[in-house]
Amino acid sequence: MAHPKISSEDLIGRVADVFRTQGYQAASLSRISQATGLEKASLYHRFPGGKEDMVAAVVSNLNQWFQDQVFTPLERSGKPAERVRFVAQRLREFYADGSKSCALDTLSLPGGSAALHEAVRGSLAALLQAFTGIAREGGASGAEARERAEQAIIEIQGSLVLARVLGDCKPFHRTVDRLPELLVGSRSI
Amino acid sequence: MAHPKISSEDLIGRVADVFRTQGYQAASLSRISQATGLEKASLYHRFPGGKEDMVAAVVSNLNQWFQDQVFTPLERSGKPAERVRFVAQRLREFYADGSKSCALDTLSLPGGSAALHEAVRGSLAALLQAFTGIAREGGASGAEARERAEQAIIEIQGSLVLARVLGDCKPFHRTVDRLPELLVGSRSI
DNA sequence: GTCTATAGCTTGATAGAC
DNA sequence: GTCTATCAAGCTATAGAC
Repeated sequence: MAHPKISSEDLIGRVADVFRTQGYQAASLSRISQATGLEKASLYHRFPGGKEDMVAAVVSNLNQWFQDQVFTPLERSGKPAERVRFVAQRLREFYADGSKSCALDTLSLPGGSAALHEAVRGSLAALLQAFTGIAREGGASGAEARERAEQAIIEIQGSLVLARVLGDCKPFHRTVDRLPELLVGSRSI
Repeated sequence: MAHPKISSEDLIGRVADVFRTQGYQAASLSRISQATGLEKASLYHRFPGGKEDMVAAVVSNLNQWFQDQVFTPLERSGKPAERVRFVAQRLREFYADGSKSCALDTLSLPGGSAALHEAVRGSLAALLQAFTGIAREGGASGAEARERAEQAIIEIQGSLVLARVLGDCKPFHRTVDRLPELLVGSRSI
């Protein structure tokens, strides 16, 4: 990689933005070229496998983000509620206060390869497992912990859809604020 | 309309299925042609304005469904909880037990015209208003009624996203079952 | 009302110069 | 590592026969 026009980090971020916003099918190479400042042939130099290669890198990058900002923090020591508060803040930043769609949502639409959809499924399953773990640590039984984790993901994804359609991010803020109570709180859900 | 190969009702339903599943951009005329059994030129005879015309008809049809199966039933007489139970059952059928994506979600992705996105926004806003109305009838104050309505839509949309990604419809079933409690129940949310 | 045929553009992808 | 140029295939849309 001698003198790249754009760093690998910047590149993957800009590519990810296009896929996250548009979904796989509508994320055309022209759009990606425009977003990155690289011509199509240059994109093929960075991602020899074309679109499938690009989206695989995007999902891999997203998995790394979840690992660093969600999974690892949730496994640290300290009060479970405090760990969830930390993660909730990371998620708030990640989704830009609710104004950004979730890539796991948009990339789950038809259009990509089976491998892509399996990867997306795996990413959300990992998040579900991490949420289930912290809910169990917070005192919930196995079944209720799983249910709280599902509920947390439902409310995050649902409030992001609501924000995208209505342009109103307040429900997302409420969801994020209530995340600690939902996952490790004592009230019944 | 002399001897149409497919009835207007069937046609709009099949076109709607393609848009709902794929989103606007990925819903190509080839796919719609395949789904309806009509050649592209025939589709232009039925929808002179092309794709934009088709998706407008789909949203209009969806609005009519909401009017008949949700808004009107919610305004009938009887116990609010019973009306919500009726509507919850209609929604369960509409989304095929959670296995179908919501068109208001998929059509809110970028790609369509500004008119389309405004129409989609209006449809969800109408649903929000109807839910707010029944929540208020159930005894919630103005602000809490609105919050309950938002929460109901969040949970429906979120559980549908979860179902699409993970292929697990049980969270959607739980959401639908809890809809009466969420909208007109007495417990705090 | 439906069809075949086609126009003009965009897509994903490749070849080869610098 | 990036570029211009190009290809075949797909796209939306239209013309015109039946």
